[in-house]
Amino acid sequence: MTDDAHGTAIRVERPAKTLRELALDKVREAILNGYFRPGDRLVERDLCAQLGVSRTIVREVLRHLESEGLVANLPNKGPIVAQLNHDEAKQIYEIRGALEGMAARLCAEQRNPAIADALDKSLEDIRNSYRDKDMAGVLAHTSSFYQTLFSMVDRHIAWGVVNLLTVRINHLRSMTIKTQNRDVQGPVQMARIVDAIRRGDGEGAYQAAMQHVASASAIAQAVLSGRQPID
Amino acid sequence: MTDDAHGTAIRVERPAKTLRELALDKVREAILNGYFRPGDRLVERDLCAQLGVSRTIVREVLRHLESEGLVANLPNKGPIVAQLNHDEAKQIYEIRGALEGMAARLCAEQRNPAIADALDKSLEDIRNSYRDKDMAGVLAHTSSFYQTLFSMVDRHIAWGVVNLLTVRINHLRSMTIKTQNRDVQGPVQMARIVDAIRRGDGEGAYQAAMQHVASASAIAQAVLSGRQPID
DNA sequence: TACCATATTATGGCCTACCAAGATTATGCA
DNA sequence: TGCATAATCTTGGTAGGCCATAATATGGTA
Repeated sequence: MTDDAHGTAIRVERPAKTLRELALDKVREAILNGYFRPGDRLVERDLCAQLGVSRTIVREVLRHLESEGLVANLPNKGPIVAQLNHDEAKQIYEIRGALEGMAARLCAEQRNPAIADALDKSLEDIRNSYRDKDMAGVLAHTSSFYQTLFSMVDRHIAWGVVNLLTVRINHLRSMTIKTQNRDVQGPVQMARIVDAIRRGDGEGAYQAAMQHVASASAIAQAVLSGRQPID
Repeated sequence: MTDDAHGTAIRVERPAKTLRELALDKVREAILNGYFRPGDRLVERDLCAQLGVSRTIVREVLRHLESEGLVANLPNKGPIVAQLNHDEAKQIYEIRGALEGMAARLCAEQRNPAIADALDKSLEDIRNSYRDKDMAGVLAHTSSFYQTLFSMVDRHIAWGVVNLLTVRINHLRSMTIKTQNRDVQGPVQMARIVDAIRRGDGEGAYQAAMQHVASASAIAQAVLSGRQPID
């Protein structure tokens, strides 16, 4: 009661994540950073030992990652780290294009200068990270750029979908941003999105966002084919 | 060995779903058909008793449904059936529009008459179901229509996303298809999609698909506001 | 030696029982 | 009546065990 009367503005953000959430993050992270490789078996009892938690937790975590698409469950064999093929990667980029394009269009139609300003800030962070060869930073700030795109027009569900799909192509992302010229081309393409938004040009923003994803997809396909992109 | 030598053509499709999958389907179905209403608490031990399975299973099922967005987990209170507000429903329809529009465009660009034929067949099923006042059939065949749209161009990931989002607005779907004139308007709009695909008109197919979802969304908003649509 | 049938092991699916901690409700006393 | 304390409910988490199946090792026989 008294608490409610005082509002919840300064409520401390409970760091009290459950053990399950902690374990989930750990395992997801382990898959994303390559500690577990695609195709690796994820033996429940081994994970219990490695994580120091009970099987209950491990099983829930595996189920969760399964629904995220990071883990596949072979019948009568058990869970393995999911493998992504060319085609699926392409489909994921395509979906991102559709949704990010949609969000970009909505941002442009909002005619709110604060949006473009916020995006510019993320873009600046990305450029700095490229300059410092901080590739983890590039990824993080790129995510932040897109999160801004979605959250500025209150599309948190679409952002959730994009985010969910993005983790599955995480390793591709880290490879595409390292390819030749991407440090220049990437930001240039993203700046086009911001420009269109600032102009209030919905269709232009849509096209620019689509094009950015399309070029990332092309690079990813090249990487997956084992050859470097022609550029 | 001998089995493999004979191929796998007649392999029996394992009905051997795990207990967990069975329970998952049961609970999901119970939520979708309204046995559990939005906001209802889902007490683990009660579910154990009702389903006749252990807490292990129930917990995994609840986690899974949580990641599907059908169940929400209140900290220190436990899981409840997720409630969908206006805005989220609108967002989901919007995403469906973007993805179904994308799929429709791809179908049109395929220039394969078989696609339009297959869609026409689903459309016929929908009309028949409407005629017989078989609303469950309408929903099923509508899903089948869209599944065709995605699977004909091998976009199973996008279909998965649409499917995932669709269960969350299931109750809205059953209400929208029952509104006045929807039995005529719905099929007419879908026929426009098929026509555009048959003509190879990608942009037209995209627009038609978007429009179909948009009108469903508008009806849903009206239903959510408590009033019937003006039509 | 080659081969087949039988243990053994590894592992997932599933269960019961238990404890701790937080929230809620009941209870009893001043 | 009002407040503090106790009982209860429920989830988070643990431990350990049972069973079924698949893969692997083992050993005996032709």
